[in-house]
Amino acid sequence: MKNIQSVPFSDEVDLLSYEIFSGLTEEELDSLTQSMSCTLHKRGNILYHEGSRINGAYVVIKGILKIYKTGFDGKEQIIRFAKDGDLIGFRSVVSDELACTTSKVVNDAVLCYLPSEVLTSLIKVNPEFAMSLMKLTCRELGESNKFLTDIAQKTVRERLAEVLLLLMDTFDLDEDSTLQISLTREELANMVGTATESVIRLLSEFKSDKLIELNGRKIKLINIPKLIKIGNVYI
Amino acid sequence: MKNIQSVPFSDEVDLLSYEIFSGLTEEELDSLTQSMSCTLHKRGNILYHEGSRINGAYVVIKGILKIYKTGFDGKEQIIRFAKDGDLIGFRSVVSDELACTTSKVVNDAVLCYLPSEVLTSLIKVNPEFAMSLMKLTCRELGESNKFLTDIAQKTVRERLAEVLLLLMDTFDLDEDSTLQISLTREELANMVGTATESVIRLLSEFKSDKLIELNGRKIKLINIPKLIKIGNVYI
DNA sequence: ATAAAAAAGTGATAAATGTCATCATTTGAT
DNA sequence: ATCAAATGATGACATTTATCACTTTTTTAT
Repeated sequence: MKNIQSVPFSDEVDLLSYEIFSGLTEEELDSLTQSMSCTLHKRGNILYHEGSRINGAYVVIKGILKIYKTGFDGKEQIIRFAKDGDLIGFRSVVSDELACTTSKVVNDAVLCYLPSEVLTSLIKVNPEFAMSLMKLTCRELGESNKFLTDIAQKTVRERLAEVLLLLMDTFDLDEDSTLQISLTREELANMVGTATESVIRLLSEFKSDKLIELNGRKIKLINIPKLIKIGNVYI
Repeated sequence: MKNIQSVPFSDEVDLLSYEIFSGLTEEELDSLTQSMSCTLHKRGNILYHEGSRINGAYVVIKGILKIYKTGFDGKEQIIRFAKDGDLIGFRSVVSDELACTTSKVVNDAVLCYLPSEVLTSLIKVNPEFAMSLMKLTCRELGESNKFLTDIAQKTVRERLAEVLLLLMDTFDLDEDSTLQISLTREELANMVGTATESVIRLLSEFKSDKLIELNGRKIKLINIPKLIKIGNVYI
């Protein structure tokens, strides 16, 4: 199965348009562009597995990936999704540890690979770049702690409402108020941290309560204020 | 109530002995030492509240602090403990966000305050220092994601066993195999993410199963391999 | 040293959530 | 276009965990 392809004209990818690289000088950007290689990855492709050593990070140019951990009994816990502009695998590169998550393509994706040495040397010569990566990681840490608290304290119902709103923030709604990402019920369950059946039942409940409409994997949010209330989501 | 005191001879605190500062030059260390102020904080003292703006970070010289978030219903979720050599509040300083946790003194502590400007300017001039802080944050992120998965997937029983082992790793056991930190049942519950009563019942159960011995807040671990098995803790 | 407050412990019960079995429906590969 | 595999849906039931009400014990402040 050919599920990885080199992207033609990969040097046409303009890193400057991504916020994370805005601190780099023109020469630094050039050298980074030279050393990176961009590839197209099909749905289902795994970039790296939890526990494996990775020698570089990826920038997402296009598509969606899910980043998850696998529990001791084999169940996935989705940590986050990555979309265009996001950096993947960066944590392991910096901490010099094995990957602590698995990254899997959910929507066909174009990814540019950035070798560790190049990244770390940029961090060492460009403090502004270092600072912006540090900010990124610190924000992510804040979110992770927030979600940790929610999983520990909120009910499944609250968490499901919250996850729907989170998906709205990350992937936006289309003109029809429908979430621009389609996940299986199992994937939703693996975000919420619950059983698939529980998600199915709660989605039906939200539907009969006129909070959402369901059409296969498409979810339309029709009463967002109520979802916010149910999820106890505060800004 | 006088629960904060300036520490005499605060310039005798030798930052060099802390790993995080090992990347600094002698001059940088000197200037950092000049600008810092060390104080003694009594049990119960709060360094900063979730949501407040902080203008610097603290290094823990001595003592123990708990770092926690407060859920929407007022229940605490302990994110981590900080002990000597740890940095507190650093995440908010770097990400330039309001504090996302509250820090409270659990065991009387000596803390040195490092103003934001000094820290950020050091990050900008010393890439090695920047890199070591980034490593720190990335490791913390890895741990947070790990714990997130555990809370989402493990039972309360498994998590309690895991937390006891975590406390062992962080604070060590004394000659008598007793945990060198004493927490209330409620605090344990706020780590595990459960109700206080559940922790009380499970501790009694662990005790009758001869895994631990209890003496007030002192917990002695007498069958660690079994605790590892119960907690499904793999290295 | 003593009283008040906080924490620990216990039982009864309710509520939330997971599990299992089964069948319908959709998806994806050939 | 067809068929196997994956996903979705639903009911019955078991299990886990939270909640409440109360008593005992320990800690803390004066």
